[in-house]
Amino acid sequence: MKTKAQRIYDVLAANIQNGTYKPNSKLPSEHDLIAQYDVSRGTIRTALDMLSQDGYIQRLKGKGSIVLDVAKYNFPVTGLVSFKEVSKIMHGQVRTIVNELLLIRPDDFVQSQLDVGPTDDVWRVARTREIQGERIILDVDYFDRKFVPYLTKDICADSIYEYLEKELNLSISFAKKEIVVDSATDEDKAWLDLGDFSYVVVVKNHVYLEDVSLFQYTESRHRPDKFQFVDFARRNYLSKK
Amino acid sequence: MKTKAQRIYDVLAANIQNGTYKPNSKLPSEHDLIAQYDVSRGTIRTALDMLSQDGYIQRLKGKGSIVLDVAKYNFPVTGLVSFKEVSKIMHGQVRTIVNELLLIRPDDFVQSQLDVGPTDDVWRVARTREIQGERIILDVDYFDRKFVPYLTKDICADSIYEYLEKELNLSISFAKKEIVVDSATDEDKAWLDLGDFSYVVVVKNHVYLEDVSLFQYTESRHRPDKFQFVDFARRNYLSKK
DNA sequence: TAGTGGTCTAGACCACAGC
DNA sequence: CTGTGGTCTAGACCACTAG
Repeated sequence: MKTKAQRIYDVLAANIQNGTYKPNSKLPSEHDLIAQYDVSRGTIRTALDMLSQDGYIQRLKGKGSIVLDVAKYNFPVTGLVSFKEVSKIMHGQVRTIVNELLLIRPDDFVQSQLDVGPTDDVWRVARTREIQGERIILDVDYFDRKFVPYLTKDICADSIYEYLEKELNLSISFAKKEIVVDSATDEDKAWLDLGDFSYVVVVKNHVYLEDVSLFQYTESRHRPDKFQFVDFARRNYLSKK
Repeated sequence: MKTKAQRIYDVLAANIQNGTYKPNSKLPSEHDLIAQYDVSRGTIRTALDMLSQDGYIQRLKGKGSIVLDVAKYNFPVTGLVSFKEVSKIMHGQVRTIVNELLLIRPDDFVQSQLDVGPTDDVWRVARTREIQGERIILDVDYFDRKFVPYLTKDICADSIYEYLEKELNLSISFAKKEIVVDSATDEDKAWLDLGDFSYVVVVKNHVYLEDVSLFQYTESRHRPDKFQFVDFARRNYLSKK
């Protein structure tokens, strides 16, 4: 069950993306939207706040809400978005190859990254992402078996996240993302078309559930020439000191 | 003039960072905070929403607000934070060298990035960031002179952002950030201690003011071994389809 | 002056957690 | 059952924009 605010967000976001509301034009005023959707001002403002946070609009005191040029920001590649969701947007030839699916006893590195003990079971999944015929990304995932008891190659080939959220009802809440550059490992060289590149861009992700338990650690290893990370950032409260 | 919610945010954030509220413990309930700060529930909730957005707490229905381990996320390196703010956190030897400060006529590239015409004046600032004696980052900034009429080497050596916000009263609102890997240019080689590296990590930033005008384009070029980008991301509305 | 968004209040009903 | 956070409402006052 979605909230009223989320439904209004969905409608307005869709109308911005399909051009019903054009960039640099104004959205209807809060007063108008209240009448249009027959809700209170608080609800409308919640929806508008979400649109602002996601880079759809800019709100201006005394003026109104201006529609931003969504195309310019070619997001969402930011936030927490799974490869399957991204591939829809890219609407190009993308393919996932499951290289490896193992249940392992974690070494020191995995223990520290996943916050598990040496006797806990951990899934290790290695997948190659092929884009337009080239193997560009190597995703290595570690899942705490406490949260994911069962996993198959078929699930990995499709979308692990969909399985986790829809089948296991795990609710992903937030993640800490880190981007660094690293030398290519033998695994990288084996499963990626690296050509002359001797290094990769690594996106490390620690993913947490709603109850704050850490359940996944992922390394997404990219061929550098194809790597791109796009982010829409509002000046946040931290810097408003 | 700060809002009540922002002041409450500041107090709670400070108390989380200094350990008054410990990781994995609970914040006082909304009811308690209402009594403590003598405000309405909406105001308290606004402050708690901001804390959640910035990764300080996790809110759990029926339970309360849990304090997250801020140290684990070693932010803020995310969002829009200037180098001066970052250097405070790094509390290491950091130094800024102003290589170049020029008023130029923009070429095609700068025209497209800054959305200006060929006869508009544009500032070009090139600065090297030295960390622990090594020249690690090359920042190249382009400012539309419409917004920044006057600029000196002294201002660039200190903090351009402080000057823009406090002196010129420009209010930065949001940015589009893009991270890619690029071959090192002659300028990179001249002004950075690249050693054997033949490539750099480039953070491109388009910065917008509150009235949605684009006023700055920046390339921050990093030596790859020292590059790190950390982000705290909540699963956002876009992916909640 | 009229219209806009920004903030704050007071109260209501709900779903969920835990005893 | 009580206490918690999640959502929604109705109304108020303010600051800013623009004619």
